[in-house]
Amino acid sequence: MQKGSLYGVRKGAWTEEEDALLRGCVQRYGEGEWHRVPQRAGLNRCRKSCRLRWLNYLKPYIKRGKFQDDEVDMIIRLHKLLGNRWSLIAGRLPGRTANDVKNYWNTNVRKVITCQGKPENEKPQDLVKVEVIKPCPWIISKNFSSLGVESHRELNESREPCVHDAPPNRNLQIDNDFEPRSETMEPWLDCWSGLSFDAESIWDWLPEN
DNA sequence: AATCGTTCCAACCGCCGGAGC
DNA sequence: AGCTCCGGCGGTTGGAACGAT
Repeated sequence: MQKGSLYGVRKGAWTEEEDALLRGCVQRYGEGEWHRVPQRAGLNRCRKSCRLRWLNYLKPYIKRGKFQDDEVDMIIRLHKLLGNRWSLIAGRLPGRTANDVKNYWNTNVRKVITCQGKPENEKPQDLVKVEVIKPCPWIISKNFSSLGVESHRELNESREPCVHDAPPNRNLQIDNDFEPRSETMEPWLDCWSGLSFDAESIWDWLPEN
């Protein structure tokens, strides 16, 4: 995938040397200010390429390898709920990137779903318009810490529904007990800050097949 | 062993929304 | 209000890896 550019900006696969430069730059200056990263790191890459490489490959917490069964299950259900909003779906899968999820969906899940007991001439399910439920702010209780990481861990454990189990398309407000994300929170929780619900309760909102 | 077809996934591209001026 | 810049997102591409013949 080695490509050139009219303006001399390097494209294509990243080398180990480039990875090391980018990693060093982010460690030194932190994430963000991507427009300055190529200069700071001494990379002949565009800002977007640097950002993408970091987010999809170099970021420390990224999980590689095959998707587990529960992850696949989560992807399928969240896709029913959210549609092709890969960043939101990935936000619910610790260590997985939007690109990973998108690739996995396009190569595996879609294939499985479209083949599940469907005649050849029937319209594939992924072509059916999905009514996307968009995230809306709503009250987050003091049990906020039980969301995210913990709720994901508890995904396969039976337990009672929580107080904050409610569909995300309710017009609710952030209450005074809401705590902004802290340093201890996992980065993958960020994009869910406005869409808060218990992982187990997702299943209740999804339409029956 | 060689060829061809398919799968997988890293990376690119174009677009969009928010912020700043 | 309009423009520019930037970060971020989803769709798509292309090449390496793999499997079938």
